[in-house]
Amino acid sequence: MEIIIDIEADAPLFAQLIEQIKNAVLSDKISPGDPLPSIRQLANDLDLNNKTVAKAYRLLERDSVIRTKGYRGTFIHPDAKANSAIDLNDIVAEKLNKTIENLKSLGATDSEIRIAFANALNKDKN
Amino acid sequence: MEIIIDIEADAPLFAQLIEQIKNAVLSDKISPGDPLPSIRQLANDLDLNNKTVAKAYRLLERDSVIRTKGYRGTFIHPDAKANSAIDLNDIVAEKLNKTIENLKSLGATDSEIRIAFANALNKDKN
DNA sequence: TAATGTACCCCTTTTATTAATGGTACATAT
DNA sequence: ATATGTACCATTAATAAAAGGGGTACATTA
Repeated sequence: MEIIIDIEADAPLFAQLIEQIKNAVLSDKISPGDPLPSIRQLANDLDLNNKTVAKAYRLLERDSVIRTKGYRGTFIHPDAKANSAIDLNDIVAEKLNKTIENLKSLGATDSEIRIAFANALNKDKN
Repeated sequence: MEIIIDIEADAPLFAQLIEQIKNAVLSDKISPGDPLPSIRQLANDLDLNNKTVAKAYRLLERDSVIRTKGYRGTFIHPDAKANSAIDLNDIVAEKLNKTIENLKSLGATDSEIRIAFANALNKDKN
């Protein structure tokens, strides 16, 4: 599996990493059960910060594309192929589009929607 | 009708203005058909910028609390009392809360939700 | 001529968030 | 000892938006 990170690309580094690992799963370059490099190892190979790789791994784990087993390392999830085809961000975008369209039809301005959104997202953060 | 603007308050100036005019309507200090000061006049009295007052009037007009009649001035809307009790922002907040709760239950992070939201709101702005 | 609401233009300050980085530390188990 | 994922503390630069201000101009009509 080759991973190429383009520092000049528009997409954030962690997002490039996620995309490439998902693509590797989808094209059978890596299969369920295969081990992945450790966070520190991959960060070193790609000349990235540990945190950047850790963030990608954390999101891949959330989406059940990989499984982390503590000190034993990180492995491809049994359902990785199916889960790699699902992009949670697409679902989020679709639901937000519908809600926003609805609010605009009520006459709400962009500014009002933005402010209400910020409040809603931060409401349980005191 | 007395309007008191507190420059030190948390709420934006235009929002204070909107709130006080709505309250004046709800407490019958002003009634449907009554004339309001012109934008320039009120801005001068309260020592606010024309734009700040114009913004408040624009939103009050959208919510049918006032009616502007061009060069003839601005008046309280016939349905002002009922419409002053409705706060579009409450409706917006409620709908956004539900959508966000839904997205969080799917595992989406705050950051992902914010980014998708920004894209959704700006999508027809090219 | 004067006043009305309205619509543009550009500008400043403040605030918030993202993305990425750096450092330190922890329990775990080989 | 060493390596694993992870969790904190923090900072930086880039980007975006809100709020407000300043100016200029328009059609309308008393």
